[in-house]
Amino acid sequence: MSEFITKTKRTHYCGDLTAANLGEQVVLMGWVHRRRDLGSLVFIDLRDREGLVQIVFNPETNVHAHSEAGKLKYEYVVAVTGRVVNRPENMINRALKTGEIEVEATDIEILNESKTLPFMIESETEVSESILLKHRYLDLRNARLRNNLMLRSKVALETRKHLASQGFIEVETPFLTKSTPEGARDYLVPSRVAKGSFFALPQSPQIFKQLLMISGFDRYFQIVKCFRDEDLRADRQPEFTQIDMEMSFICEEDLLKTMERLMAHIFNAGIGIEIPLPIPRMTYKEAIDNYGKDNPDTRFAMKLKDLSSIFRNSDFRVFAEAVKSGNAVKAIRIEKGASFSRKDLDELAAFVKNCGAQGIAWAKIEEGRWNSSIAKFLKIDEMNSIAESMGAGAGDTLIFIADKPSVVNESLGNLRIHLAKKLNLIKPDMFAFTWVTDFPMFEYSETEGRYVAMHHPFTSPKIEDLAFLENEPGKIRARAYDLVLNGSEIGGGSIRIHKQDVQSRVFRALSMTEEEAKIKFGFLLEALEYGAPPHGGIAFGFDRLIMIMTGAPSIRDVIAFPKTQKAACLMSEAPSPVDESQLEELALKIRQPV
RNA sequence: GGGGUCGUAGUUAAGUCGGUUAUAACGCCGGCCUGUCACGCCGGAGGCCGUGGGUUCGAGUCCCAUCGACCCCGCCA
Repeated sequence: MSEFITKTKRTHYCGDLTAANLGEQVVLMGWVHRRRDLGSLVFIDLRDREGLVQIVFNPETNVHAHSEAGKLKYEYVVAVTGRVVNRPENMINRALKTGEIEVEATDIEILNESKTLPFMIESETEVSESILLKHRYLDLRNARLRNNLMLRSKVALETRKHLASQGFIEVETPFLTKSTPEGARDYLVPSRVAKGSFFALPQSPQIFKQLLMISGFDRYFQIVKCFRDEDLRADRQPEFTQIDMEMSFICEEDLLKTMERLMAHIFNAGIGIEIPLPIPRMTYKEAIDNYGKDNPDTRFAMKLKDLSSIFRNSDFRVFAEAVKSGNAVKAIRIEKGASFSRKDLDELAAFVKNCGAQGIAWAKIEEGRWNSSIAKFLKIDEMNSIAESMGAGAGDTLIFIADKPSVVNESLGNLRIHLAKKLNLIKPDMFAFTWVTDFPMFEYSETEGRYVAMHHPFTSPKIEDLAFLENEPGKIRARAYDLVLNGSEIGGGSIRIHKQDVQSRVFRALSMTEEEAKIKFGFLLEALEYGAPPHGGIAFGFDRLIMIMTGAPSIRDVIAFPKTQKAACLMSEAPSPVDESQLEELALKIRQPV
């Protein structure tokens, strides 16, 4: 057994040493990050979770330590004793937090060796992500990932502290729960006891937190894993974490205010950013009209403009007829976009085609004329009124899309984001929050041939819209709200239905029979009949919040052990086949995939 | 399900028009070096060119299929 571990004990973390420790005897434990062996003088950068410090092994200080240091290789685990000394003036390393000092080693023990690594820790060259993921425990030695996870821990702690101070109670809800076919695809867990029946992992603790309100807990929160078996994206994992909350006896205003204070607290405590309150709000309609999306990125302008009324009576028959048949023509202005080549414009057209649009029309505004695919169809005063409503001048380029309104908004909204990235319009270190309110209650699903809940079926309709419930469900606005940060939906919630009769009417509007509703949500409907208080809540995507706070480009950078785009773990090789005996116990049989 | 980018020593890349022994840097192994900090210098080893098939006298290079990583659309109440 190592004397270092049993008797000597670590005195400091490497990264915490400063000039304030000068002259102190210290004991450090960590990994050999870099070594510079000059023969009779050996330097190593010793690393632990707090950072790096340079250790110098000089035979004149200690012969044994120096000869041991000669054996060191990358990522060996060592314990070192030594004295904190000043570096010679011209040897100070400003790039290193501990760069003013170094530790003169008097003893060292190699606690463990390391094989040659598949990649260097904090390598200068970018290693392919599949290799990093296969050895995730090594990639996590990288300061960038370590710092992300340390901030994640800090923000979780600050969330708990703040919510506790506001009277929220943390309650755990089940992971093995009931499948609800509304919403995302469920992850299923077979029951051994009830063969042929399945649990589902929760997409969110939605119903349970409402039941806790009915139980009288008044204010609930939980930092909790949720599971959705849908395709992945840079900001989507099959299992992810929410800050989930619910409050009783409140209206929208109370909830939004409470949440703004939470956001302000965690941004301040986490990364020292002051968020100006109140957070601005816009309605769903305003978001779609101006940004084409319900998660508008308000860090830059380039708003969508509706030009349908100008094109309605123009000689440009393609657009005029589109408008007359109920389609829309909208455009965005690329400031100083005149430098766009034909190839650039073709690339934009390919981009919008991938979003479902037919293509684009474009116009480069030049002094006194338009260089444009559509100029020959337009009168001078039409061009002028387009330029005027777009705020366009010489040197700008306009991009037009004509299609069904939903396609125009989606494709142009996505193009807006695409262009902002391409043109570097987004300033780093900006945090643009927006509440989006007044969502539609329902949207019509072509694939299902019925209305589906836009938020979820427990969302309360606006009282003044209730009359439309049976005949014009598409008109109803919900008491729902999303919090959007930098174009990312980081949270969403609603005031819930707390009256059983309203809940039943909403289920009917979703083409759910009384029988079906009872089978799927009977326990909630029944609970609503025993004194359910008015209540509402919200859930924040914790991973996405940390992504934005750390500036991480991928959600994988803020999760310790993430999954690939095919929802696999390259390290553990999950998912994997199981023994026949395990299947038998569950009365399951695998049908060979075609 | 659809669109796109990529896959060559342990790692990152180069590899011309299909033609001799597949090249470099970092890492690895051996040696030298008392102020380095991506230390430096000298020498060496290291390859199923993702996998399978095809075209060809000849394939890292051309064709087809397939697997994997990433980005986007659909999907994600």
